[in-house]
Amino acid sequence: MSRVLVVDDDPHIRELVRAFLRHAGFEVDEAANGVEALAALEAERVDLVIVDVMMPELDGWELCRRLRERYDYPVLMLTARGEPADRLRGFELGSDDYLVKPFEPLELVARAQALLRRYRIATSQTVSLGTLWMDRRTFEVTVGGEAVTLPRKEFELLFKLAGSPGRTYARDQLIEDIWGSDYQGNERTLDVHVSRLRERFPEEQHGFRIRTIRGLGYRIEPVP
Amino acid sequence: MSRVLVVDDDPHIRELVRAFLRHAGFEVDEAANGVEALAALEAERVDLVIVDVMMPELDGWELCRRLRERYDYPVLMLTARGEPADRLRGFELGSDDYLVKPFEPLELVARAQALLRRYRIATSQTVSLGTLWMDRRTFEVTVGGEAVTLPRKEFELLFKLAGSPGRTYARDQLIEDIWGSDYQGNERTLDVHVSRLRERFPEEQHGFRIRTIRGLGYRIEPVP
DNA sequence: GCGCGTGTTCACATTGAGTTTACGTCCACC
DNA sequence: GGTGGACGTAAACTCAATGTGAACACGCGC
Repeated sequence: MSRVLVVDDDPHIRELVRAFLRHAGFEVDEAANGVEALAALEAERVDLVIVDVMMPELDGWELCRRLRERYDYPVLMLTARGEPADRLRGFELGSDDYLVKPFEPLELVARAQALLRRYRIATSQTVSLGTLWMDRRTFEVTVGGEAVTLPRKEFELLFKLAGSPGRTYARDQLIEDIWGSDYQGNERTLDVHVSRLRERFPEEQHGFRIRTIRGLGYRIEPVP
Repeated sequence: MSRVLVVDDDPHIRELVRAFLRHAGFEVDEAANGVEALAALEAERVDLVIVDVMMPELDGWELCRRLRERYDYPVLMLTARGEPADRLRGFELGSDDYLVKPFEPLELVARAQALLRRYRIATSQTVSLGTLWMDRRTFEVTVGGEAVTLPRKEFELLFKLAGSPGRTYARDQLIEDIWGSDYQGNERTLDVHVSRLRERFPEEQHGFRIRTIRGLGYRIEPVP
């Protein structure tokens, strides 16, 4: 899932943009000005930034410039001013695209997708825990720097658990998520996969372990 | 130096665009229609394609679609029609940007530069892995210093895999990227090409191997 | 036409991920 | 310390996914 930060001082525009982006499957963060935006970027991973030019505090140009100093996110500028000189300024400051208000929301979505496609972060999803690192998009897994290959079910199970260390997942929940809600098979199957994961990743070596919560399910925990 | 192919049936527009791009330091190729464009792309390395939508022979939409089947160049569409529906169509077909005539030449230059900046970050035209080296622009391949020639499909497949060693590509993904999203053929075809690549490059000799990830697809890995 | 290179399809063999089975172990509760 | 349900796991099983040799299809240069 791609995460977009929308920076605009007008709440109505933010709402409009948010609605369309969400509908298109993006996760959306918001900021009302440049200062908030920088704070949000400190706190959260983001794949794309959409910036309004006219803002109080710290305007879009300046924000764009500062973003470039520090990050490598693609930036889409959004503004009421459509003069060629303004457009050029945006590009010079390092923005990747430029859209003039009033804009067609679907065009904004399309441009956002095009940027992300180029940028190749469109669907990257990773988790890490202890020495474990997993990427759901590429099915890459490394433990302690070593690449390993996991069978699909084991991958899905471990990815699920490792995504929320400390959280207990009910057996039913895991089965539903990994095998689908219409699973008719044996109860023991889940145990077998857990067992194989434990065998594959002895807890002493990798900084995590899968714990059984009797009567409930499983959780993954870091182990010091 | 970046090379841009400008595809437009209007010589005046081509001249205008060429002048500005050259001034900005690009090398410029020209084509008057889609057919010429495809021929030019066969013959020459190109970094960016600027396409007019309205052209005789083979129009911009169709050209864009065909480009996407085969290459991974960024594409900037150029047209007199500015309706949102048209813009969206361009993006769906895989274009990366869209500019409406009449346009400000300097904005075209700026957008071209922005696309190339992203493109450079995101992609590379050559890959190497173990003793393998491949150049997508010229279709050159060498293993252990020896030049070899690969059939097109095998080249595309190997290039794709070798571009991200360790990453598992889903069968669907590979088929879509290499055969196009409307592939109707046999499932086994992909396997056959993988099989032929394995036969051609025995893993003991070349420092890489193609691994099957059952239920998912394939990945290429270095082998020590 | 003929040979050659490439891509596709087919038929059959092989494999290994996922599941089930069977039985052992653990833990809570009485 | 006995009992029953919940869980662990080695081993057997199963079948869809894959590997591959061979045949076929197509275009191209001679």
